[in-house]
Amino acid sequence: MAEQGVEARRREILTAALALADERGLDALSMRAVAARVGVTPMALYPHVGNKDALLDGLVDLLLAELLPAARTAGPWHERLRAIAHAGRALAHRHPAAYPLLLSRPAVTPDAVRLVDALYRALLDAGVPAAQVPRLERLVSTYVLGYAIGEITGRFAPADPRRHARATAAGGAAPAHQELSGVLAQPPDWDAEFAAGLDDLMHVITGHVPSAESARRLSNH
Amino acid sequence: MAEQGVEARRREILTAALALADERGLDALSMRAVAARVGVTPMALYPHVGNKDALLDGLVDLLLAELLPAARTAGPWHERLRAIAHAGRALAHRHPAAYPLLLSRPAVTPDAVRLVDALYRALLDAGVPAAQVPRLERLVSTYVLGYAIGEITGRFAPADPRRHARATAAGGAAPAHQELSGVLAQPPDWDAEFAAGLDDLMHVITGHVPSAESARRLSNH
DNA sequence: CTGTATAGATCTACACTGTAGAGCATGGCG
DNA sequence: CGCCATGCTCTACAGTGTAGATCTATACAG
Repeated sequence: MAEQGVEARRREILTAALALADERGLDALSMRAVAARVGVTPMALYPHVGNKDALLDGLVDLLLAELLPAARTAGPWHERLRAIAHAGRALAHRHPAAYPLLLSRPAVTPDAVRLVDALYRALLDAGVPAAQVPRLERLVSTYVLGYAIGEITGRFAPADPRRHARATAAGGAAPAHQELSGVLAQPPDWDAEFAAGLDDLMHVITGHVPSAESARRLSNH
Repeated sequence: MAEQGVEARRREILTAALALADERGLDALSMRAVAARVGVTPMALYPHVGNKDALLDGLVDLLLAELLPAARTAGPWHERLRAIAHAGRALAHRHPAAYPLLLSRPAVTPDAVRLVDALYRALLDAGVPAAQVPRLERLVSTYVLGYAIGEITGRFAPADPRRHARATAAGGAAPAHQELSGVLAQPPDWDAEFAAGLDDLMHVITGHVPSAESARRLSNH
């Protein structure tokens, strides 16, 4: 059908845009630059992607599509949940420029629904009462997105390496920093920290399971 | 001193910019618009704020400054931590357009350090081992920022009210949504959800306190 | 083969952006 | 009085998103 051709061109444009964002950053993502990469005039993009805002929404979709395989993994609920979470963070490292769009642009596409559905399923399988499932899904996805964005934007590790030095040098103004100077001196292991936070959230989840069995099931396994 | 005059003008400009963002959104925050609001030519802003990027960093500072009072509250550690968290979310509702800048622009200003220091202090007072304090601070601040941004950008509540209807209509594609149709039908209470997530994180925190006493202390109180 | 409809790309143009560079006015200080 | 720094203005330029009109090549009807 003709629809397929149209959709294929749209995808070409979107993947070109994503590649451009990966290489030169979001600021360099102009309609002209995308068009040049596709080998076409800027105005030629419009029938396919609508306008720039819609193009950014399209990028969100493309990113979500990369997460779908992780959403389809089999295994016990906690493995599935962990797989999705780690895939979410890995995606941020692969596309650091475009990733923050996930937090700023709400997505209601089929792929987005499928992803949330996989998380709902995992929580349901864990034994979480239905009333708590949407809330805990939001808690987990907020953690994954927020943590990954914190990493890639440098919120967790300000550029200046002397930052904690300056903070403790501030003296009385930052007493807790001074008290923690020992642990603040060594650079964090972001992989381990992400996993630890995820573990914490897993315990939150099992804590909301009525039967105490499942909590034991997780810690034994 | 003369420095004060310069700083005062800078603050005038930044508060004008923040007001403009509040009223017309981040997209409308152009140097020309800010200048017009201050009653001056665009180029007159540059000696004071550097350039647009620095102006946005200045907005981040202004936002953080609004959180400082909450960081100075007295009381037991969990009240202090809750005060900061709720202030962080309230800030998002007051400045929805500018708020996401907090997540995308790392801040190392004195005010930012003071805020983190207050969180460190609360965690230390809770009895959390020093090695876990920075990580748990990042967990909590990520939650607050991520949740608040999720709210204001509409990530949690996509505009289309028929969204869950469409999701369940998708049938086999979203089985978990279908299973949850009951709870998905009623609109969430965001205030309660934020508090519940915060409670969950408090339990995570007390769970990392070596002595089991403090866990009991929290739940009794 | 001719004529025509259609989808896609193009060209031009406009209002707007951030900001470099030069010039102008006003105040205090010697 | 001259000097000079400070704060502002004016002009200009390259780059942005995109509306509107135009061109072109392909596909199909007669």
